[in-house]
Amino acid sequence: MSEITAIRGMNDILPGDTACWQYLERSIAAVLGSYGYSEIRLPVVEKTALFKRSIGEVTDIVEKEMYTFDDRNGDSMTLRPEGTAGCVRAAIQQGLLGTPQRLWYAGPMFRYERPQKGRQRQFHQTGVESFGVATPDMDAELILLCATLWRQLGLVDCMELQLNSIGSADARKAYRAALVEFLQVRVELLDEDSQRRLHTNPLRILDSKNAQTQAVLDEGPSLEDFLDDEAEADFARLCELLQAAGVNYVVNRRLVRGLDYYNKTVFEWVTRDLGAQGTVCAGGRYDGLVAQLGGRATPAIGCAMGMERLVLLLMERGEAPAAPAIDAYVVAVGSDAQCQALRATEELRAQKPQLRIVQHAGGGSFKSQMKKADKSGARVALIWGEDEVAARSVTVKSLRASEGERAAQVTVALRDLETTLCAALAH
RNA sequence: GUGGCCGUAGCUCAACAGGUAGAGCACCGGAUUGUGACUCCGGAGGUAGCGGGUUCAAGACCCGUCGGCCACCCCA
Repeated sequence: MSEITAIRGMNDILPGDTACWQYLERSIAAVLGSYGYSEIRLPVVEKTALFKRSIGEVTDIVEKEMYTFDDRNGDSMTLRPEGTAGCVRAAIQQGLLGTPQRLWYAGPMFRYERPQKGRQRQFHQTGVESFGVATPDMDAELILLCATLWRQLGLVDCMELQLNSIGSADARKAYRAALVEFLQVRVELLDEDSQRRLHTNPLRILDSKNAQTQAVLDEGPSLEDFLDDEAEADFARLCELLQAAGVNYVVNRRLVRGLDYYNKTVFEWVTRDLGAQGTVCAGGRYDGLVAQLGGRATPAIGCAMGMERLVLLLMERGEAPAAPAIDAYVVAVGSDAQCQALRATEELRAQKPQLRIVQHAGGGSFKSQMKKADKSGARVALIWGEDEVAARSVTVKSLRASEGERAAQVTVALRDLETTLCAALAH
């Protein structure tokens, strides 16, 4: 019988890695909290129409990357490929948009892509969305919040902030027309993928990795020249605010977004330390989306960070915390010893809940239990044997003593267990 | 969807002009009756991803298939 394995691109996150994940999640939640953002929890499955309407029908995500299926009722459902659509849907449906909202969410997203480094089919994003504020101080806040997070995680010096404004929908439409017109007479100079994109999503040609295509674009129209006055002024103000806050950035006039709903400010935090998938966090303004999904027109801006990519970065740069060590391992040989040890350990956990205490299970000789104690990585072994049971005492043995103080071991009365253990751990 | 590399014990990997597989780590047991790590001794564990083909003989060669990694693409 063949082994049942996980679905391709949907990975297990193993015990050795969860400490890093928890550290990352805690850090993010703390920073977001300090900026006054509230968590919102959203379904993993939404109606397919939500994503078609928000992300855009002709995007790669909607065309070939969504996990879409009919439920038992025959309605089309989709595992969320990103979080903004669901968050906007909830904000509208639950009537949250009467006042400005600062929200965040976290969880798995699903896209049917070919897995590679920093890219899987089930991946995790933490998203931040702000509703109801149209001015660029909000854009600055969002970016600043990210910068603070990178600083706390020790990742500032490997992150670069790329910034652009893609203007209003009208400006973009005009630019798009100009770009297509320019490129159409130079089709044969473009790489194959860009030729295809000329008909599907011409703006994406801007971030082609092909050198010759980039050379052709150098001669073409610039998005900057098509920006409406408001977008231009907002962008200038955003730059000003970022400078005032001491955030470094690079203006990249060819930075665009893969999803249709963005306008004005777009940004990406990228790193060179992750191989091809260097975008760690990306976002932008989407002032039209709420109305597009049936809500009252509400300006909004948001971004999402790729958790797997951040975890990879933390690990590669040695910023990932080690898994917490076991403090004490309880060795108990014999039936009576086990009873006494169990009781004392429970009491100890109640007194010192922050300690990580493993009670040996599975029987075995004294020697084998000691081996397990050592392998567990515990700093101290708490030993109950016949002698201890008879004397109502316990042996506290330090397992990580340095050469000079090895064999450090004391047998004390049960009532002194807590203080003796704490003293041993303080070493 | 396209391309490159890869698929041998739980893990990391060997070997050999094609002749029925090996190391290190991990695991289990022992080296004085209640003391781990270091050392020594012993043990268990693989129908070589799967399916075909070539051959007297294939883990090694060929084809297919599945899976992994990386890149393209896409994107967080």
